[in-house]
Amino acid sequence: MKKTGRRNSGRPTITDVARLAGVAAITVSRALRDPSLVSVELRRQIEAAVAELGYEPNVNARALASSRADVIAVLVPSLTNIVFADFISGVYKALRGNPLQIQIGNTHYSPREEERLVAMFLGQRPSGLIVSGIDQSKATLKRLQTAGCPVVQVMEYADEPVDMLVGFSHFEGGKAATRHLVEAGYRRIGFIGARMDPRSQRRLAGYRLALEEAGLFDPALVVTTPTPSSVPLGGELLCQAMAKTPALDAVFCNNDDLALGVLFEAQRQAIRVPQALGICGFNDLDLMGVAHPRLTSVRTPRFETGHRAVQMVLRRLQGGAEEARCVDLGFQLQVRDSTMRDAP
Amino acid sequence: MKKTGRRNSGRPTITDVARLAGVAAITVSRALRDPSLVSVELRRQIEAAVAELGYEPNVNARALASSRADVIAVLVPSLTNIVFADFISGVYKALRGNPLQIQIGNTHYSPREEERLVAMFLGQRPSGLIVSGIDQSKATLKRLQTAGCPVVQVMEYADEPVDMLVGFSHFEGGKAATRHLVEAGYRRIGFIGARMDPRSQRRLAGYRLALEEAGLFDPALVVTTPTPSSVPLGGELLCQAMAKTPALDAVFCNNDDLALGVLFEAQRQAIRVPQALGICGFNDLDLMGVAHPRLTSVRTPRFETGHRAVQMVLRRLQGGAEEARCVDLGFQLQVRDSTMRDAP
DNA sequence: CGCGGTCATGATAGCGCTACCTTAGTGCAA
DNA sequence: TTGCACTAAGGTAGCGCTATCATGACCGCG
Repeated sequence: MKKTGRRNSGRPTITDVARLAGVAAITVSRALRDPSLVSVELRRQIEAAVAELGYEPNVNARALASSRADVIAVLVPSLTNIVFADFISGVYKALRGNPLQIQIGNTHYSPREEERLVAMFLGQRPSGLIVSGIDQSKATLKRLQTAGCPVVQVMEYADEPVDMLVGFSHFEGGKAATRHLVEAGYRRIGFIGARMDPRSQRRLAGYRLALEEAGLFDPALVVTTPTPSSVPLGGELLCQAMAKTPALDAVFCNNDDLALGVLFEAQRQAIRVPQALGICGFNDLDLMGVAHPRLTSVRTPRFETGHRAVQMVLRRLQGGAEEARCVDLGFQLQVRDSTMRDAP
Repeated sequence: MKKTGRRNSGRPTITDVARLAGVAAITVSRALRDPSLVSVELRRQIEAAVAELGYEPNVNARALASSRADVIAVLVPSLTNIVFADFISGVYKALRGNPLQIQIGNTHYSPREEERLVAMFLGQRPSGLIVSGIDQSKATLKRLQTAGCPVVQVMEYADEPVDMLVGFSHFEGGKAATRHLVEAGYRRIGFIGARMDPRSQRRLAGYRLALEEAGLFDPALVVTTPTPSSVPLGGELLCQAMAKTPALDAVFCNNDDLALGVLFEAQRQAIRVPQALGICGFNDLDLMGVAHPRLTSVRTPRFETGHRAVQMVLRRLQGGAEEARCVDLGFQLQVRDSTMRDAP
């Protein structure tokens, strides 16, 4: 008996449910969002009507009317990079059982794309926003500051986040890995890096500092490329590094893909690992612990970061006690065969 | 001078732009969605007003009014599985420069979760829906049939899709890999599989048929687990398989992670690959071509599948000529060192 | 010079939901 | 009994945008 609305979508609306249950639309709305606001009797009638009609709320109408979408927007620079996939797993885990949805945006490592996505996502008035890194453009930062929702920067550590932050220090990670190589007795320690996004740059800076402290730094030891990282690329970069520095006796790889490629290439050239070449990766994917030889790496809290970031958003939404705005989850150097030069 | 709307969000609306540009709201709407409908002069005024106010359209209001969201929903069972990450890369690539957004849903390999997500996404009236696989629940299939938007099932091949389909045959892939192992001279060929989702099951079926044809099938050769796949797991499953069948002389691995784990474990046990143990993976990640020894695998069109699926949706939306509803992108057996038993 | 046809623009009325305010009913102290 | 606080439910008016129809200007043509 509705107004034959020429435009209506054919799908049952909250009004249809209300009519069937013999209540007002607003009561249905309340029953769906917070059942405690509605008497048990009506609640049951409404639930029955919802089931009978197969009613599904229109999220767009809901978001428009309440100017609040039940969505947490998550911006990552890449989805093929397992680091961010693991991070997103943590996000999903923390959100399980929660009616909030996840909206993933892929910036492809482009600040401009990031700016566009932040503008677009904030236009949807999400319940929370999680962005990767701390190197947003000025325009993006301005938008984040006036986001009107909790904002978490992740996968880095810094003292002055836009709002909240959870991650670890890539600089310290790079430094720790490199110091370990120095202590293991290596002297011509190369750096192999791909893509060289801001996080890679900070790992490189940590590497550099550690080598300078030991009086071992030499620019010729650093081989980088803007190309995205991959296992084959690790082998290629090792060849380049050895061409530049034949005496190379160890490499700190920007990530585990490269480290694995380095290992394969070393095996191909019959270079003995760890005796003639030490290899250290970054992230500590689970394959590092079972490679042959087992590969040293820096374990990073990817999953935990996603999990914690969501928890921080949720706590803020629930108006709970303010916890620390900056959380450093740290990292852990996993020393394995590939850098145990003096092992039996 | 607006009605002091106590509820308005504070953000500029299309009405604000219209007032500043001295036109009606509907004209702004037209200028934004299809500039050719508006005279050059007004268009310029409107663009100026948009820029001055920093106007950003409200996607919820737009979706509500037009009952059509500018979104393509993509459902995958996992994001950490590189196969689906590559697939999504293809989706992004095909959508570059297009105003359509991507909405990713993660089913975690659960038909129930898939059902929930399909219902939710369709409630947003997306412009298209891409779902992984062909093993949806009855309820999900019903919803897909009445989706009201183009639907593409991906990563499998079948004759009767809900709407459109693009992928390849996992059964044929498994068969081809196994036949190759037989032809290479292996006789006790094991199957190692993790997770055992429907696609894995079909690869296993292909393996079984190939071995039966050769008179070599033996249930004791098959080792599977519901556990998610990983590199370490590959090594563990190899150990299990060798315990069950000491004479094992080759393994077809359900995917490349397992194959890599098998290789590492073989190296650890000093089992010579490919002479004493042949290894064949599935998917052909780029590391397979550089491992030492190089690993044989079945190359699958992951990126291409994502790309093509989006193209199919777009073509349908543009009302273009109907192309094939089922597209088989095939696969390619990449024979490498790890199965070249009789190589010099 | 008036007629139908095209084109650019505008006015109006929703899309489906919820914020906000009002109304009716209940219990209880004065 | 009156008055007041409190709860459950409903009425109304938007949220910001677009579908649809209406309007008026302009055009060519018999």
